[in-house]
Amino acid sequence: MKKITINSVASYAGVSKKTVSRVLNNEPNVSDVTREKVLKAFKELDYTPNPIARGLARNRSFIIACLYDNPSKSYITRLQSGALAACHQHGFNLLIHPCELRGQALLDNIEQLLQTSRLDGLVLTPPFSDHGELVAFLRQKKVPFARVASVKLDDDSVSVRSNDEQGAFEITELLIKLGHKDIAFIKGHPDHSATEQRFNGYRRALAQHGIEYQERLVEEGNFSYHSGADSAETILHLNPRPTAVFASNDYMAAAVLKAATQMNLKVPDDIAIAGFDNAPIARHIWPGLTTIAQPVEEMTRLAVEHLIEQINQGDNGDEEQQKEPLQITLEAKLICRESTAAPKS
Amino acid sequence: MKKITINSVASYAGVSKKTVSRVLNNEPNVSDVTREKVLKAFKELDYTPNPIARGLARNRSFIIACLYDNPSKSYITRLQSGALAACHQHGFNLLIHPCELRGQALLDNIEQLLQTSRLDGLVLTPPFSDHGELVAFLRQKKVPFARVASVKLDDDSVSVRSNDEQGAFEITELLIKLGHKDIAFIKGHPDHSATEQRFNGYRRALAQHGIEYQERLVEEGNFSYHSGADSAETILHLNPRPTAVFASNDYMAAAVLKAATQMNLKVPDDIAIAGFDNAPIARHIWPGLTTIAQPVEEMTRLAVEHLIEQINQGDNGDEEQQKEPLQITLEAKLICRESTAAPKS
DNA sequence: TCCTCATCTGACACCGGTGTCATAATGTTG
DNA sequence: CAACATTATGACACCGGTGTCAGATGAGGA
Repeated sequence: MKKITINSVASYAGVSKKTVSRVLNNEPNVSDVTREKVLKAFKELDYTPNPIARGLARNRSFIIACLYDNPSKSYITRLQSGALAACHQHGFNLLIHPCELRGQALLDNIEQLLQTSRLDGLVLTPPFSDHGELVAFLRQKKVPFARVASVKLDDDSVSVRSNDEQGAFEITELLIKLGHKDIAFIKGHPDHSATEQRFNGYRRALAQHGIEYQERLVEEGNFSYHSGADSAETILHLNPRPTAVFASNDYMAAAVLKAATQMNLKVPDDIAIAGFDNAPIARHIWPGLTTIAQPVEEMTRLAVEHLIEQINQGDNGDEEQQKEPLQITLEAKLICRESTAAPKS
Repeated sequence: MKKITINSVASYAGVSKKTVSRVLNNEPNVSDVTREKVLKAFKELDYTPNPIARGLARNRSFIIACLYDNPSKSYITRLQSGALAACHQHGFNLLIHPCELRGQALLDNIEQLLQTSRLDGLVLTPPFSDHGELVAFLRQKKVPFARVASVKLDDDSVSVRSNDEQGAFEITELLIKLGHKDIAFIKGHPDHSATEQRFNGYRRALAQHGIEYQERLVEEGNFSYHSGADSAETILHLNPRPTAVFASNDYMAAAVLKAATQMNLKVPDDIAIAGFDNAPIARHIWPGLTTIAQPVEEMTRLAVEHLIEQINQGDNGDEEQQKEPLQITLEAKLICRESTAAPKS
């Protein structure tokens, strides 16, 4: 079995390899008969262009990387699956780049990644989506990038998010409408912009329903199960104990649930619990967690889609055909399960 | 900022680009002074070779792909993280390729992957590790590959596994020693070779302790939470009800736990539950699951390590310097949590 | 001293595509 | 029908490295 190159195709079709290249890239100025001949040759020889050679000639790698640092495995795989979908559709490959670094070390690490992989672009996911230095660095290096779940909108890069503030508002409002007044809140990791968003939604719901905000009911977490367990320890021993807990993600909520169960508190009767993200664990535990579902795959897919568009257009020397700042916001959806109910009293 | 190519380095160091190339690749026949000059140029110009050009010239992509189809997100991320570690260390990039296809469609899909990505090699993870047709296909195409958690050892490819049979044996034995005699078992997905292994371990433990195997206590699952819930439904309504359930993975075990709790059965007093894999959920639920921990990252890391070795040596025309079939088995470890105890009786 | 052999080095083709430009073929206009 | 614009095509250099091979250099032996 011989290797089929553009030269084989060219001689088989009786044209020059440049003409074959034209057909490959849908360039204009190819007559219909010639195009047909070439396409026929493609079919009959079962030709696939070599992406490496292509990449060399056009200084492209057809690779984009997805940068993340998230404790939730399910979130990561959902990100990946959305990104992959968009990549495959456009003939790109996806590189995954988990990264725990911060500060200068992060920039160095990314610089090295760019150097060695010759990426065409980068997808930033939380907490990197709103990492000011990183964004500035990439812009300066003129590396195309798109951001997932970012909040700040200070530039011309693409950003796809879901409405965390609104989601948090709705779930808090649900608790309020069930009759809860003392609703504890566990914050997420301070590096993630979602943390502030969710907190804002919580406070807006309280305010809107005339419930006073109580600082004593708010704990600092970091999205990890462990931090949820620590916060639960504090919250569940408050006196008076709140009748509901809203944790900024499902892992922390699950930790609260476990702690409550260990203390022989009945959920939701003794204490209602709500989470955020609709992670698998939310329905794997008993009682199932009331939570907010975000379209993570879709967010990432859209982000990558726009990233690729940006890459491809930057390719035509059309020099900075400035697109207006693009921010897309998708809907988050409230999912009610068994962990929430009216307070007992 | 100019682009630094091998030509820049060559003229800066006052040598030919071929000599620079020699230094890059640690080829022999470069005098020490020359080598020093070139290395100095590398430093001062901050040169990084272009992997794409390299790939074109050597017909290599420095990319390997990880093939998987697994319902457990945490398993997937662990696989990835082990694979990434090995890749980075050797200057390779990792492509992830989730794939749900089977039969001819699978082979077509892989063929296309090979065509379009020009991979250097493939890591097969369950359930593909023991997929006979796929393995044969890859061997025929002479695509280097390594297998993770495979059982069959019928060829010369590398395979890294952990001892599932032994793990299942130990956990079953634990239940037996606690006093359980009626121990239900939930099988995994039939495509995964681990399924049979774990079942074998279960039976061996029963046999070794003189407990009769009861077919009525065995349910077919497929590793998904949902299948665990279905099996639990059946098992928990058996009469007489078994005093323990050993599920082939933690998701199914979690489903049993949830079902038992909903039925107001106390775990572990009314029914003991054991899982397998030590997935995060095993410690996120209450009571925590007794389970078996496998070194998934390490397994994948080793597999990729050997794969890269194989790729690099196939590169020197040393033509099939046959290495003996290599199978590495790592230890699985029993982890006791609260979900197992002696039967109440 | 001359020849041989091993070591070092560079010229040049090549990997498989794409960009530039010149030229041939065709169409349009006055 | 001449003069020019437009479309179609191929020759050739180029992307940034590596492989081949021939030539230069220096050490060791006759």
